[in-house]
Amino acid sequence: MTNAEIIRILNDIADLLEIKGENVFKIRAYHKAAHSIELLPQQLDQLVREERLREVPGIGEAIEKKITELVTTGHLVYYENLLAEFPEGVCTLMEIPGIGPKKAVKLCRELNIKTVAELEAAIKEGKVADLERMGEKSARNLLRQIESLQKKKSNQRIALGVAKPVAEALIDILRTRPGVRNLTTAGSLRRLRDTVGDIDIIGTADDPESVIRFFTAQPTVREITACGPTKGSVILNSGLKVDLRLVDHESFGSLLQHFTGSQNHNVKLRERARRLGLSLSEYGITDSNTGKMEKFLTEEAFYARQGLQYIPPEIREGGFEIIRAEEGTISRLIEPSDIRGDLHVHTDWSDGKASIEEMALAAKAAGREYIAITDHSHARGVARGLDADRLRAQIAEVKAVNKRIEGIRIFTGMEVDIMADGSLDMPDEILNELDIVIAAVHSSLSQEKEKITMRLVKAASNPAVDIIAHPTGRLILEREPSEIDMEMLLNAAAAHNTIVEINSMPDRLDLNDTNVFRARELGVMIAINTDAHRPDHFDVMPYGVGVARRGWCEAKDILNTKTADELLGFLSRRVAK
DNA sequence: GCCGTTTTCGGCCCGACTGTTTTCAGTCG
Repeated sequence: MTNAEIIRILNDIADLLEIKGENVFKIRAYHKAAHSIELLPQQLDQLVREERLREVPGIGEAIEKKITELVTTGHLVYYENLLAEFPEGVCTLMEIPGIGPKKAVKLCRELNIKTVAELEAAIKEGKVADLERMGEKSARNLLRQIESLQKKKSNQRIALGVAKPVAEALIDILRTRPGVRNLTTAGSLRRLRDTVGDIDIIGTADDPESVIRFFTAQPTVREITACGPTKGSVILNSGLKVDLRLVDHESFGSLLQHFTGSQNHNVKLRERARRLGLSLSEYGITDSNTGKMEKFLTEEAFYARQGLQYIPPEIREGGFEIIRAEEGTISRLIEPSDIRGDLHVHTDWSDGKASIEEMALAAKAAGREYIAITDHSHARGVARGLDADRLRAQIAEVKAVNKRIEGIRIFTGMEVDIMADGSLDMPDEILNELDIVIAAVHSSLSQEKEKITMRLVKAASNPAVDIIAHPTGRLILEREPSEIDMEMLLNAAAAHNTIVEINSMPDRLDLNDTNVFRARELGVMIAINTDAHRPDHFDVMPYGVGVARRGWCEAKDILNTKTADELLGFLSRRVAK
């Protein structure tokens, strides 16, 4: 049983308990436990075997027993009994925005509705509007939600790389209003999660209400879902959901903190503050004894008032960041400006769109001190992959370009295919002529777990290979990651001093944050590469750096923060060992 | 159901907006 399945069951249990009208704190305990597991780099079955479940925050005696039962028997009697208590469709109804546990159970009990289709019919017959504390407007809203749910999964997340430019364009428009300041993104967008549920924009204004009205009146707005004096929520024509929240200028620090989240980070922060006699909100910090509120212009001051070190947004996920901030032991995380080189670059020798020289000059303009040219190997037929002869010709060309241009150093390299049996698509002796060798899987991505894991482990154990690129092969929201035993791959990488890649392309971001965290724990060196196929692709580097920051990486954990000479020294020592 | 440098019992984050109500429940983040 996977972590994801157990997370789903724990959240289901929470929903069912909520429908049942159980103690809200019991419900939250299940959600909390599920969230803790989301942050967990290890598999639960391993923790069960080692009897270490109780070390996970939020897992106590009862939930430990339930997880153990799930892992060892594959099912959970408590959960099955709970499910049997309610008509099947209740949980489905709760997936409709605007329907929580109370309405779901009301619809079920009073109108015998079990499916979305039955709900739709009941609304059209006017039965729903007649229910207590419901009305025409509520019923119409539900119908709209159902329609948009059927058109497209409206609760679907969107890729960070899609959301970011949209948010920035909106901010530019809002900035033209008089009396508006401090506009910025917040939420998961600011925390640089690989996908975001919606776009959060916050700021301060002399007259927030007029700016909110201006925002909701934009021509790109399809639908207004909420509009009050400090907050507006809309759905754009493109289907993206956007929230705008504005307060007065003096409260900006606490507002930014509040809306950056995460939800779980804020809950933990507020629980701690409460123990100190403080109450936190987006408006400031209130002393519980005096009732006096203090406002904060910056997040730094907001955290400092609670005796905490500043916590970078990327690690505010409600894990142990608050404890570490208490101790003052959060190190300086890597920043985009620490990156010196890029070790994964394609050219028109394979499926890239520009020449070696054009790519090198673009990299230089982007501030890189060196790049490695790593075109595909022969097996990537569609990508015009290089055979041994063309690779040798390319090596000569790289050397020629190196002489011709100044201010950037070009390394020879290749992104060699890992074949279905784990062998490489190029003899080792030819690969050994290169400065840097990346190995990657591009075919048979859906092999079963053991097979694809062994394939990658074999490649990572090959002394000819320096870097394993985009290890899981996922394409965000398009292709699921391969079923790799990441723990095993990372252990192999650690044993052979092989480097793992964070691929910065916003549709890959592979490794992801939790895997990066685990790699760093195991002492595996990490490279952040763009996988550039065009000159403008060098701009995606900050996305990869964001993933590294979410994995708590410092500059020293990242290979390409080294100078070119340090890099070569590191690689030669790596092979010698 | 979890948890503790106030506590092993008695707490558990905080506020906005909507739609239905004449003071608030429900939902959301």
